[in-house]
Amino acid sequence: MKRKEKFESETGFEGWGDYMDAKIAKLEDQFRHSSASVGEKLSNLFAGVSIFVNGYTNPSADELKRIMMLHGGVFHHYKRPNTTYTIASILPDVKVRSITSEIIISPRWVVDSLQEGRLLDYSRYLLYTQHKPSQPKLAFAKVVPSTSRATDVSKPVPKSDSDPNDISRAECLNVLGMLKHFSDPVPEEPITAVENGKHDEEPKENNNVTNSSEHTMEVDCSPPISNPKEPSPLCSPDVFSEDEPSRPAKASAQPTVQTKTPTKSTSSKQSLTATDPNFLAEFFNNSRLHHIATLGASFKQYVAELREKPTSSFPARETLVQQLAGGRAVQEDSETLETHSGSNVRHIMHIDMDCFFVSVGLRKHPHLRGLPVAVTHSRGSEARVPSHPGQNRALEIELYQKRLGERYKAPDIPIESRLSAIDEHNSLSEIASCSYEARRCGVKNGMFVGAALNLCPDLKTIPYDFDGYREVAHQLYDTIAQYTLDIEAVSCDEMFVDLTELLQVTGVDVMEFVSYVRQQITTATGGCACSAGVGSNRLQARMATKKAKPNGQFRLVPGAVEEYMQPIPIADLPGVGPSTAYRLKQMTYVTCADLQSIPKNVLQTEFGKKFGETLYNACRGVDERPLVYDRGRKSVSVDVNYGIRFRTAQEVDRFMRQLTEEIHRRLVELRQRGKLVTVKLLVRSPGAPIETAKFMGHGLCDVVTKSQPLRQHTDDRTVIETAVLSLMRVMAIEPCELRGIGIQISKFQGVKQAVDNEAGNRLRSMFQKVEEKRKPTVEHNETSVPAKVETCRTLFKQPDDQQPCSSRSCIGLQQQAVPIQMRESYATPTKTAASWEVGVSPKQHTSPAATYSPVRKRSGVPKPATRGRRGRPPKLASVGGRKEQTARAGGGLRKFLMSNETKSNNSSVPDELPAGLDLDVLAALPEDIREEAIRDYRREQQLQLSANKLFQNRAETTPVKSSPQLSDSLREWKSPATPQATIPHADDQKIRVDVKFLQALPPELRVEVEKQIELNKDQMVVTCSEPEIDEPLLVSSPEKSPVKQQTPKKTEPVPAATETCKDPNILRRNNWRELIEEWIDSTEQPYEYDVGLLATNGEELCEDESLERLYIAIRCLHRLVRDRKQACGWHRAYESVVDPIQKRMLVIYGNKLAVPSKVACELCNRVD
DNA sequence: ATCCTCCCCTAC
DNA sequence: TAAGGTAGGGGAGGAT
Ligand SMILES: Nc1ccn([C@H]2C[C@H](O)[C@@H](COP(=O)(O)OP(=O)(O)OP(=O)(O)O)O2)c(=O)n1
Ligand SMILES: [Mg+2]
Ligand SMILES: [Mg+2]
Repeated sequence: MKRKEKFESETGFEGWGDYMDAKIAKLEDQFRHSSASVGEKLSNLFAGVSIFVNGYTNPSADELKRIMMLHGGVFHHYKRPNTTYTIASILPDVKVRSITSEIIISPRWVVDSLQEGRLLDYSRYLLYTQHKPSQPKLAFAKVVPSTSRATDVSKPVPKSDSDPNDISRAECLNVLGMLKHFSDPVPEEPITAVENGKHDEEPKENNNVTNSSEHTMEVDCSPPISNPKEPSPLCSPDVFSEDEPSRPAKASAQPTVQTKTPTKSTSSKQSLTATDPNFLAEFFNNSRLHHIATLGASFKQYVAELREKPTSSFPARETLVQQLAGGRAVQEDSETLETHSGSNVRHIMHIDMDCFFVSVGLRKHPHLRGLPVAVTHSRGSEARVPSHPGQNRALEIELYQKRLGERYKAPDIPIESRLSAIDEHNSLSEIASCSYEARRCGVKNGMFVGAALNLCPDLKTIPYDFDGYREVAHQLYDTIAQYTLDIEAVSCDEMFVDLTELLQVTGVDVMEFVSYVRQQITTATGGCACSAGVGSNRLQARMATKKAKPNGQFRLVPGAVEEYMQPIPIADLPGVGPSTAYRLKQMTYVTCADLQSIPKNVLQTEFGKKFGETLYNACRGVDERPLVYDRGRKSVSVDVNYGIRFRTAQEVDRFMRQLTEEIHRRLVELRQRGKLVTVKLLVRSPGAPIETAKFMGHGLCDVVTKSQPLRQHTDDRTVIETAVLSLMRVMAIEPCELRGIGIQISKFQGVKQAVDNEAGNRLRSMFQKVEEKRKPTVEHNETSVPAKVETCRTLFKQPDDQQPCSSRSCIGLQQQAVPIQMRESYATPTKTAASWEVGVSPKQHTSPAATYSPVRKRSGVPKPATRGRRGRPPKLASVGGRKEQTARAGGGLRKFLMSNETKSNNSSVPDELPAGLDLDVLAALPEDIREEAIRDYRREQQLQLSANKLFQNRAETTPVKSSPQLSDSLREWKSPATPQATIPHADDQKIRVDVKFLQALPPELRVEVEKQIELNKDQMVVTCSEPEIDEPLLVSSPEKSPVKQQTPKKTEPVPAATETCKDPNILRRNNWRELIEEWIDSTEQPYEYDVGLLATNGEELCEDESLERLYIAIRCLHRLVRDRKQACGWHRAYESVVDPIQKRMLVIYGNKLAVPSKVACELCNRVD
């Protein structure tokens, strides 16, 4: 069914895995767009058919919904008894077991039927065969209520560990998640204390929902009596629309209610790693973080849509007034007076579900109420899990600790006690949410099951219920939305609500409303408790909620705020995470009172202008930020940092395409176009175990990001894909070292970036002062260069814990025994990293593009500042950088001109040195080392992409045409890593375009070229120069190409200075040197057009009087070309470049540049 | 002063 | 075994 029909265009897009053909995607787009405008129907194809989409699918639920709507079908937001088909990619096998009547089919059925124009037999699309005996095992017991091993660690475990020094870090740094749950700087208040204090300042709580017990609404049955459902404005056209008046929702009501365990695939075995075609779908279906992120985003959108509706009346308010304000229609008491008196004091409510996942889960596991419960993938309460081979938890933890210590300059950060689960049989599955009973033992959200069981051996686990979360969240939002739409969605279980208008209009008392609405929520959700806080700004509201939990409410009265804040631990402030808390703690600041005593400018000096001010305000309960009801999106991204295990570049490539497809889908769904593509990779840290402690996790990683600006905003999948693939090529990470991959698209059309308004945002000088104090080893004085070199050398040979070093390299350094090999293990086999690191001055990192290389200069550089400060880790700025030097040298133009017999190339011409080398450092080095350093540096400068820039440039001036001339150039101009030969093809009448070439093109240009080729496909054909494939490929199906992203390169490519690709004159770009180097390295023989282009660019510099740059560039060119012995084509090219430039020089200045007019080469002469 | 890139931090 | 996503705020430091 991959015949393309009805919709013209491309050919040969083959699907891979379960993924949709690109062609079909396009088709989808059309529907999407056409439907966007009106709800008109295109056909009745799906008349009588209703579908429910379960979990992640491709096409997405949203797309399927549109298709159904446009073609006469019905989309069910929740599964109903009369739902015709359930659509899923991955099937929870619990379902298979429990549902007999349900027909579960692949989303492809919809797409294919649409294509065929008729309803296809669904039997071929069944995700499972009902009667297959082998199928889904009923094996595991449902909830595993069971037998906890109460025996072993018997301790009830009193409160959490109280290692005040614990700190934690998120992300990849957080190897075992150990420090994720850093302890509070101040002992937590016993939860029990909260219970009756809940309504402290709100004695008049006449609310129905008392805070006293969580069991209050545990009546998990009996459908909501006064279900607030169906508020008028609630039917959104889009995501949530769907009538759906009745909500079964009762676990008891649906006997078969699947425990909806999003686990395990069905038809086939599980997808363990990203190489599995079904991995992405399966991963997303099981990823709680994916679900909450996605859900959160959709509720933000939901609110925005509700607000956009013209008709926003709130009939429910009348009932509210009747029930609450019955006695006092007119409010006169002082409380409400402040509301009425037009003072600008607002009533902000923050409301958040209590242990959300648990509350939802308990609806189906009512017997566990009142017990310590956690939601996790880990089945069974047994602590022991099989230990997979190769993991080394102790090592991972040790490395992690080391890194933390380096980052925070605190060698002795203790291991978090709670993390003690070093035992390789302790489960590292994360707890998404735990009940308050469990929290009493010290268990926290995000903690590992193993660690939690240590704290709370009786902990019961229940599985995820992602459908339930969506459902309950929906009920939460709908309930609130009955009363006001002044809602800022925070996440699926949480929002801010500005009650000011509501209270004003209804005259209802704040806290009465809060209890009323909380009760409604609890009822509507079938017994899920929530807590709410009220204050005059969002911060206060949040703090009040914290106080109110669980199942309570609290109001922070304006007058008492500052005082109220004082005993609050700083770490409890929103925006203060583990890193900030740790740093403050190191400064002896723990409570808000402590913080209140610090002058604002001190905080700003230490934490940055903005964040310093935020802290200053926050500890006083001050928060100026208004609620934002609809903040537009600024970026989209897709990340997978789990299950990433590749062996070959092809596998990587393939996965990247899947990710690209996914992000493209999301981008289109947003109806946005982006201008910046960023790829983020997690790379196994040197020394970290290959097998991570967490099964299929990412372990200790280094992060590499690189972005590619596009020339214009795009939502074109091929453009994105090309950018992504080229970024991958540039980063050139060994496939087997990858542990995580992410793609982000940003710089949306019409979205302006935030701009620093005030000057003086930079506090650099202050920081530098601080930092200088902190690192006595580092010299900032040029005169100390030799000493510096010595220091570096010593550092490398004999690592010293005292030595500052960058976190990235530290591990490498510590692995003293095998430092070089370790580091070379990436992509720099021959590199003598040592000499580099020895010889290079820190300040060298001129290239902002210098992104990642474990061996890179950045690595060996003594590390400057303490990490933990936000922002990029400061580089060491050695005084008198290259920039100044060249600037100085450029003082007099005359010096570049031909005197009479100049042209001595031999003198140590500083100008020939690559930018970024510290001349003084080099000068201080022995000759051989210097050579080596320069060579290494140059090698790093070899940029895969850069040569493309030459083309990009051309595209601006010369639209691509399918002329023979062009094709010649295409053939000639090889992508860097491409082997020489072009494979001959049967169809040799046609002009051949190597796929590799296409891939190397900048995205927009590539698309242009492809279009042209497509238009002229009679004369042109795309070929692939890879040995294993020699059949012609159709132009429009680059995806089909099995071409590797690149042959493993010897040299370590330096990330392109892709950021500077605007100037059409490449010589004016910052990365001109890289461009030229790459260009020269990329091929045996330059393309004439490029030569001419360069000459023209050079002439332009003449006219601009940019003689300094021109001079350096030509010397550089000469050197590079000269080094390409035998490559006489290049030698001649040099002449072709220099000659016209010199002519122009004579015309303009009456003199020539002091550069060689040709390359001395015997071979050239002979050939001549 | 402003932009850009890469990075860090936080939240759910 | 395990499912470590996603978006936004913001800082450092280089280029212009
Ligand atoms: N590390 C985390 C934190 C949260 N969540 C999910 C599960 C939570 O139930 C939900 C909401 O997060 P909250 O911070 O609101 O935490 P809870 O609702 O679980 O508890 P609380 O009562 O403190 O709000 O997000 C998660 O998966 N992993
Ligand atoms: Mg919550
Ligand atoms: Mg929450």
